[in-house]
This record gives sequence, C-alpha cells and structure tokens, in this order.
Amino acid sequence: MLAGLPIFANLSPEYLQALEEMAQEIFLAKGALLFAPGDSSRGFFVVLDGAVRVYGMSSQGKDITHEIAGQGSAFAIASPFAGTYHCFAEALKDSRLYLIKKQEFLDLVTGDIKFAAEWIRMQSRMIIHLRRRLADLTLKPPKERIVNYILLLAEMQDSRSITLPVPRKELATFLGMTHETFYRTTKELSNDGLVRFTGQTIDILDQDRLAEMTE
Amino acid sequence: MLAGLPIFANLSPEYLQALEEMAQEIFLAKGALLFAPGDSSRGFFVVLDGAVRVYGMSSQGKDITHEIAGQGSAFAIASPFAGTYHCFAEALKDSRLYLIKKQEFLDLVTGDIKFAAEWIRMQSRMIIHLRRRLADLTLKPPKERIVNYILLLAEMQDSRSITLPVPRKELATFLGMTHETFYRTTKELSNDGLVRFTGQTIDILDQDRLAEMTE
DNA sequence: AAAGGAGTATGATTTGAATCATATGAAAGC
DNA sequence: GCTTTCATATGATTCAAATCATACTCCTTT
Repeated sequence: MLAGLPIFANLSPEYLQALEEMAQEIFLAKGALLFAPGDSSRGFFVVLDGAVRVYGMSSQGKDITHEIAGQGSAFAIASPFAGTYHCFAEALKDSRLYLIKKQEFLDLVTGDIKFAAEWIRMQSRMIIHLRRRLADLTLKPPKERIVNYILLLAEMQDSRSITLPVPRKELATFLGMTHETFYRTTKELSNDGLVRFTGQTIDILDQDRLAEMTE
Repeated sequence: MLAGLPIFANLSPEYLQALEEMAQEIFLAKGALLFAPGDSSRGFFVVLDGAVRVYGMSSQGKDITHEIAGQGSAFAIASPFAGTYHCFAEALKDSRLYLIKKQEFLDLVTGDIKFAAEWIRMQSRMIIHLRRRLADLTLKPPKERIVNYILLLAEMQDSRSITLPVPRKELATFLGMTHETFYRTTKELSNDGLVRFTGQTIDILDQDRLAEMTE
C-alpha cells in the first residue's frame, strides 16, 4: 500500500513493510475533524483514499492551509516527536487513511540507522521546502504564487493537463489569498490564453510565457 | 565552544566533541556574503561571535530574513543533505564562525543512531516552528507579529529587558514588513506604555497587556 | 569642527488585495 | 424533479500597509 508514495520514494521495501505493519486503517467522513492543536499525537498519517486539509488558524478566524494531502501524501509526520499536533486536520472528502502509530514508529526510527538517515534526508527536504514557501507567500504577489503553483503541479504530475484532488476553491487559502482574488486572477490568466480551467482540471496552454512570469 | 548552545542542548558531550573536531574556524567581515543560492554546500555554520543574516529574495528585490543568527546560533543546517545552499547569508557585523564540514558531518549523522535520533528531534522542532512562523506571517497583522516576537525573545532570554543582537531595523524584514511600518508600530506600543525602546534594548513594561494582544 | 552615514522617525499618497454584496451554474440530497 | 447547497464568478467599496519623501539624531571618520 505504501510502495510508490513520493514521500517514501527513497525507502527500501523492508522499511515499507515495517511501516505497514504498524499502520492502523482509519475512515473519516467528509467534514470530520481528525485532530486539533494540542491533541496528543497518535502518530502520523498517510492518505490511502480521499483528501485531508491540514491548516492553521488565527485568532480572527482566518486560516492558512498548510497542506492538502491527497491520495498518497503523508501528513503530521513531525508530530510523533513533538508529542502533540499543532494544526487542524479535516477531511475534505470521505477518506481512508493509515495511522502510523507513534510509539512503534519512534522505536523504528530511533533503532535503525539506515531508516533514521533516510528520515533526516526527508526532513531536510521538507525544511527547505517550507523556507521557500515562506518566502513565496511573503514576497510574491498572488498572480505569481498561482503561476508558481500551477507549474509546480505540472512538474510533479509531469503533464500539461493537471487534475486537482479538490475543488479550486481550496487552493486559495493554500496560496495565502481569498477565493475572490484567486478566481479573479485565474480568470485573468485564462483570458490571456495561458491556461484553461475546466472543473477540477487545469490545462497549460503556454508554458513558456507562464515560466517567464516567475523568472 | 559548542557546549551550552541551545540548538545542541540535547546532545551529549561526546557528540559536541565530535562536532568540534570537524569544525573549521571562519572569519567574516561586516557586509561579506557567506553564500548565495546555488552554491554547493560546504557544511553548516555556528556563530561563535558576531551576527549573520540568512535571507531569501524575490525577483523584485524584496527580501525576507529567515534567521538572524546571533552568537550561539546555527544556520544552514539542512544544507549538507540538500547539497547546495538555498538562501543568501551575509555578515551583519565582523563575525567568527565554525563551519561544520559537510562530509564529516554526514558521516557522523548517518553512522551513529543516537546522534541521528537527536538530529531528527531537532529537525522536527524546526519544522513545527517553520509552520507556525508561516501561519503568523500570513495571518497576523504587523502589530501582533511584533508583540509575539518581543514576548518570544523575553521568554528565551528569561528577562523583561531584552538586548537585541542587531539594530532594530533588521527586525522588520524578519517580521515580514517594511522598516517604516515597524518603527510606526513600535512607537504605538511605546506610546501605549507597553514597552520602552532604548537603542538595541527593549524593556517590557506591561507583559500582561502584551500577552492579551496575542491571545 | 565639519562631513558623512547609519539608524530612527513621521508625514503624505498610492495601491493591491480584503471585504462586502450578489449572481449564476452545477451537483447533490430528498 | 425540485430544492438546497456548494462552487464559480464579478462588481463596488474599503482599508491597511507599501511606497515615496523628508528630517532628525547619533556616531564615526576626517
């Protein structure tokens, strides 16, 4: 089940096997809250089916989406070490997850040097990615953030035609803007003949010009 | 030299010893650029004396400070795994650093399970911290970000009177705002009798009311 | 003593994106 | 098949913070 997931790409089969053995299957109905800040960690999660939104919230009720974890993504992977969860996680659809249980996972990672080394590499990538995202959200205007994101998706899916795991609306808070701004800006891109939006599909019409916009 | 640094707080003396042995002393003049995005990693750094600013830059020349690494801070710690640096680093003062050399460090971390486990814990804390910072910069207004930061410093230094390692000006881009906004807002706080600024010193006059402002 | 520069400070103006308000289309539930 | 809800869409208005402009105060340097 875990084989082929990007996050575990560099993990050898024996470890996938070990992780699988400590996994517990969990079902979540659409809209269900999986955890909230302060809840003590039961472990981290892998999405087998469906989609989960991981997000933080400010005092004024505004929210930022940290991750939209679709099929094959893991989330809350730092929580076993922290002891508690620090965000909200909520199912965007009916979902099926693996819970990789905290203690078993900690035993594995602190007991096996090869596994630990892989985990460190993965965390390093994550840290660099977070730094980059931080800079983007703080410095770049909405339009560039959207273009960035589309190009990133295209690269990851290796295709000009991208299928979103969730309605477009959900992307707005991930990209740090309101849905109004998101719709307006995507409309612009579409008017300029750069992309086409059809339901939850994005077609890239002019990759070169898009790439220019982000340097 | 490395003993007592917060980042290595949980590391036992033998590892500090090992790190120290793979360290190379480096001197930087004020204003000198230590590395830029794309440079291949020589390792990570520890500030023995002085201050280094780690920052990212957008195409339009705007910048965000990721870290102001003062005495005792480490930075670029994920770079040995990434292979290259992903930010700029520049000395804010004449500085003395340790370079913890890449290959030696990688050998240690991938060869010793106890060290690896500690490193994973440290990275986990860093990931959670970055998430939190991301949410704060995206969701909270400038005033709250400043108050947050002052309270954080006070907690870290365990004192009502905080000494900054750098001029106040430098804090603005760390908190994701212009220096004009920073000065204006701090003036407000000072007019309201919450804090007092004297050169590079901040005195907290009313901790309770400050704490209220951030919930 | 004068000159330059960095840090601190404030006023005036602009602007980009949030907010508020509504409307249409599409899909899901009854 | 009808109603309700959710996603998409767009106009009007507001507002907070960036930008632009200027000045003052220390400190160094000469």
